[in-house]
Amino acid sequence: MNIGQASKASGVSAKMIRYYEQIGLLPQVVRTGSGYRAYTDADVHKLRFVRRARDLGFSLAEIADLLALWGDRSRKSADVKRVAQQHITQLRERMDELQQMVDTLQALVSSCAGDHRPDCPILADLAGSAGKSQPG
Amino acid sequence: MNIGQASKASGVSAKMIRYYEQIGLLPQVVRTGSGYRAYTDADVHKLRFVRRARDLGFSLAEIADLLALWGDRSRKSADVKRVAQQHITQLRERMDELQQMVDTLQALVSSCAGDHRPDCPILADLAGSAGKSQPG
DNA sequence: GCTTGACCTTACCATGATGTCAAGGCTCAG
DNA sequence: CTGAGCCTTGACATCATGGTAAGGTCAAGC
Repeated sequence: MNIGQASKASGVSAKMIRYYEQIGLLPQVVRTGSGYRAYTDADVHKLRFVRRARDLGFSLAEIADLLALWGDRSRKSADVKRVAQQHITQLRERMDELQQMVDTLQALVSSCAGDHRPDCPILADLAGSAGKSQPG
Repeated sequence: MNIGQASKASGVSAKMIRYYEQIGLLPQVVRTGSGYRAYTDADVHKLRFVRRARDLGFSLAEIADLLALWGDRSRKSADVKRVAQQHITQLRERMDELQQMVDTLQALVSSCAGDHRPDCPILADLAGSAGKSQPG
């Protein structure tokens, strides 16, 4: 299977497949005589694994860990669980940051008339809460 | 005021101050005879504006719009409000994506024993739900 | 005046994950 | 043999930021 087929079958772009190989996330696959990469079903399966993990927001570094665990018959499920839980924690932290931004912005938006007049508490806040509505 | 003082006073790193100037987000400031950038209080005020907007998650492109509105005496607060509301929408979309990831992961983590055994529904799901627990 | 240290300058490289584009080789069908 | 469509590598762009290197400047102390 050429890279184009592997890309379609896995949902990973050909560009990214080459990139993952280049950075060592995936092993180099065999080449045809003319230099084309040749993919097996097992390779595509691995690509799909990476794709799913990306969809869940894992970084490539985390995915490298997950791939290693996947291929380790003597792994402990506790190790996998820990990686996933740490990732959940990271996602929640990021969400909390976003929530704080939303809260602040929502309060400002609510207090802004949103009409033809220039007075705007949003800009006033960004400008430093001193109510200055011009740069200075 | 040199760039170091401006940096401390605004909370924007000197590196970023130069970068904002380079990409045209901020105008070039006057230079001393020896080439040092010289900042006024108004410049620092503007830097603080940028800093606050970054803290609220606005992109530099959005901040360019906000800066233009800030400096426009004939602006309509509706224009500012619209920018802020669009940004809130973007933040919420990002949060929803993260929430979906968390939901999926949480379900997987809950169903994972997390002990010394290798069986792990997290890996099984990443591998394609077929229950395969090895790469193939 | 000279040295020292803190500051400033520009320029380049790196990040993470992805896209785009270009120049050229391969393959297969007609 | 030719053309279309695939493949190859490589370079460059994104976005915002950090780091580092090589060199100029300034102010204080001796």
